[in-house]
Amino acid sequence: MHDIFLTPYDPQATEGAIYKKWEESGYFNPDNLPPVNGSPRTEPFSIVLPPPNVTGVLHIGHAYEDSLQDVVIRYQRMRGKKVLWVPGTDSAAIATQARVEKNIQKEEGKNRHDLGREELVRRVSEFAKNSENTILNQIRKMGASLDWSRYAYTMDEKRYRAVMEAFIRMFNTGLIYRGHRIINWDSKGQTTISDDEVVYKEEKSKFYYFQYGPFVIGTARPETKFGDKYVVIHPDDKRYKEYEHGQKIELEWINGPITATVIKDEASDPEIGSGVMTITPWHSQVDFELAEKHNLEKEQIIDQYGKLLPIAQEFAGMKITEAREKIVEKLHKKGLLVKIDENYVHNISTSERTGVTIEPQIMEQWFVGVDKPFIIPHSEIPGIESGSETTLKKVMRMAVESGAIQIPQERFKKIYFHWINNLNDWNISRQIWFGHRIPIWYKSGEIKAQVDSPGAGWEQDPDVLDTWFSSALWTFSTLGWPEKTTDIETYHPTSFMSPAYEILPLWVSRMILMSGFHLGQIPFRTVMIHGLVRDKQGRKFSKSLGNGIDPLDLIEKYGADAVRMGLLVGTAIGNDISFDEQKVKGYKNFANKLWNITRFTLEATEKLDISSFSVGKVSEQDKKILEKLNDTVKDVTKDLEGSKYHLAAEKIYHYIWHELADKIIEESKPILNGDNTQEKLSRQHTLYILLTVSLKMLHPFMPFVTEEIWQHLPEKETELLMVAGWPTH
RNA sequence: GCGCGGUUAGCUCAGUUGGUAGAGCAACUCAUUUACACUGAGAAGGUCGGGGGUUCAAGUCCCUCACCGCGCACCA
Repeated sequence: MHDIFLTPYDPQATEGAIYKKWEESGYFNPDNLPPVNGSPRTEPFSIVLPPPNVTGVLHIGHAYEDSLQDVVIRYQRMRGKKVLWVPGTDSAAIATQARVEKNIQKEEGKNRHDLGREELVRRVSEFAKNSENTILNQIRKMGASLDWSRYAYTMDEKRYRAVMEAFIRMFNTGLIYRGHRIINWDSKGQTTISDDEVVYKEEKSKFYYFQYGPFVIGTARPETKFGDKYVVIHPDDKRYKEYEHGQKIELEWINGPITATVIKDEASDPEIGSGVMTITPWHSQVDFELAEKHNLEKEQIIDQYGKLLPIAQEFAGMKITEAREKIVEKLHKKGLLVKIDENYVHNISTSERTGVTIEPQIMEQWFVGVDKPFIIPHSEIPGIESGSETTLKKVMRMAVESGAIQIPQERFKKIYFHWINNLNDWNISRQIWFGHRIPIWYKSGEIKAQVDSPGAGWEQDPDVLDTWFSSALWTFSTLGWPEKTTDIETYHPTSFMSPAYEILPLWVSRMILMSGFHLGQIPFRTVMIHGLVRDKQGRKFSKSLGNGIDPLDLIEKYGADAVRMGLLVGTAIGNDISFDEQKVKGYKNFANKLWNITRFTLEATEKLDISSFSVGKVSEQDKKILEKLNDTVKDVTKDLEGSKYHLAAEKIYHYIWHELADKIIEESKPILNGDNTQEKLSRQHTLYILLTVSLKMLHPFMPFVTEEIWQHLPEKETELLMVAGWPTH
């Protein structure tokens, strides 16, 4: 027995070296995996890592997600599959650019226009490149068995090609179009954001009632009312039946007399306020749709910096927040203020990234049309025939409805369908500089879609693509698309994806959209949606709350194996996880327990020729012990096949500690010290089997300590435990 | 307003098709140099949120109410 077992297990001294050993073996790359029982691995199994932000650091949510995937990956590898787990990072365009801009502002007092587009992009790219290694090394620390030779970055050359190709194909099919539509404007980030990046916050504010000709109208936003010249009334509202649709009414308004037009539409709810509303099509989604329907004029009131335009006359140039009270005051003086409700509670939309209030604006932007019919040339998705007419929405729906994509948790399927039913066209253009620039060129009214400039005089569209556009291609762009690679053939659709539920609309559904359109395939077969890691009070971990737990500190203190177990045991997938450091500590002790089980076993079998033992010599009680082991293996395997990782982990833990250590080893002491040589021999061999099988079962969950022990075993089937065969039963 | 989850031991959570309630941590009693003190043995602790129903049998299925959390919509 090696002396190493005489002192307690030390994760710090072990984990780095073990990871290096794994990496050097080349087995993270499926092309190098050894055959199983003489025959090459044929059945592929693949996952692409949800790419973390390139400038980010590992947080407890990643730690959980990475552990979960690594368990699946290691299990499948031991089952003899051709296993690929592709690593990568995301440029997270808006977030990254915002961060660099802030730094530059702080250190050099310059803004992005001072630097110019080219220089800013260079600086942001440099920043991203420099911080890339941080997150990658942190992922290594978790023990994640990723094939680093296939590392991808959403902004690298290959992914750039994929993004360009995807855009141009969709443009040529007519699914990507440019149009004046109402969008969500982030005045701080100076860019649009998609509907899914809008966060609603409840706010109490004042609600004003104004006299508007013969009507009383209510609003929380008086500053948008300059251009309101339509009054909308429900057609069945008896109070206003003398007014005709289209009727003109002269009335006194903020800056003097105006002519208002009566519009009759069901959109006006007679129950709310006075039952009459005016509309501001330029700055409200609902009003915009109403204006489109009745073909009404639209006027911009607020500019892109959140200031009032000349239409506001004396208020022009003012910030909307300061203009509000002044406008109310003016209306009050004119005797048009009816009353103010101080306790109006409503939801305001804010930007997920910058936190500022979103101002709806009409702008010319690029969109992906989700309801637009197109002919799909090739489709493997059940219910959608190759060459048939379909829509992206239908592709997204059928991929899940048909069962081609499995979402084991029913409730998330419901959320998915609900989201699809409410889906509008996807705004994909962003007014920032860092990202994939839209491959569209203009020259005096002409427009061309191609990567390189068509020649002199052509101007490229200044916008870049939504970062989720490139993320949506992730399952196949990482495998080499648009080239026809063997990786795509072998590993796509991927086998498994385990995202957090909050990312279902943002990412999961869009991968289904893109994979469906470009490949006619689903992007993955199983989506196991997981919950969020929360602290003991049920709060999300965040910097601002100061409750953040750095997984690296935990690894330092307890070892990566313990962190993995602490996150996985007792946490049903899909529910939020309440994280408890005590738990992690318990699994550190467990690693040491296993360490000492090994010590005991190796001491007891030191002079034994393990390979020479035959099955016939096993004692009756040892047969029972082995039977129980087999039952456990069977049970654990069933749980793993059924994605019940938390149950599998707990059962292995329980077996090793409370069966193997507490019962079997205790009972073995008199046998090993006794003089029945046959019984002793049988027990020695049994103990060795129990140890090796336990190591195998535990390996996907606690890869480091199990591999380290494996390295010191005198007799083993493979050099590395990570490629040993999963125990049979 | 529509919808989704949760409510099980002091705490954090499991509980796969209905079949005598489980784990970890904490607390309690005992053991004390043992493969391991990063330890062992033992005991204690729950009318499974309330109420109703189906069933021989319900934590589990159905209805209903309450509280907590979340999503979507509305937001004049």
